[in-house]
Amino acid sequence: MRYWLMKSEPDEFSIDDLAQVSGQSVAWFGVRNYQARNFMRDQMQLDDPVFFYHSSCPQPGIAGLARVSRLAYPDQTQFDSTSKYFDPAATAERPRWFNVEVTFVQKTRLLALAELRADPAIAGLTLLARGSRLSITPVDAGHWQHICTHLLGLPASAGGTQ
DNA sequence: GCCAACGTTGGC
DNA sequence: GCCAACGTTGGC
Repeated sequence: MRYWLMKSEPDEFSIDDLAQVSGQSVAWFGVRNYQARNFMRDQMQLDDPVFFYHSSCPQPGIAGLARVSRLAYPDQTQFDSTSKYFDPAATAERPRWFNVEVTFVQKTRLLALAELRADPAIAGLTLLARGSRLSITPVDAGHWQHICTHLLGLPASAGGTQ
């Protein structure tokens, strides 16, 4: 089991949007960065826990928990010439972009980026690395536990194995 | 809106 | 393969 942090612009798709379709599996389409794609395609496993992070907004930070509900498959928007995610170089035989699906677990309080930066226990979190802009980053098990129990006040089992 | 940091493109 | 130019991300 691996742990992840996935960024979304709340204007596009927020934790409330995910909560509204609670129980449904939602495609994480539109990722157009190779490193982030590789995480989804090569490393994400069913039921991996995910921090849902709000970016490019007034209050950037962790807004909730999700989990991976379907393994990666070709991102359909790359084939759609009317989509802003259209990629003319992609073909059905050789798709370039992939997405997993995720499902809602729970909302949390808004754990602000500034709070994350202020906690030395998670100084190594990839999100906090200088110049980091990846929209999908791995989270160490220890960092996951620390954030859940100490910063969010959730039980130690939050998001993990039941 | 600014700008640092990083990724991608394409000429050579 | 190098690297300059350009594009994007995303916090502030």
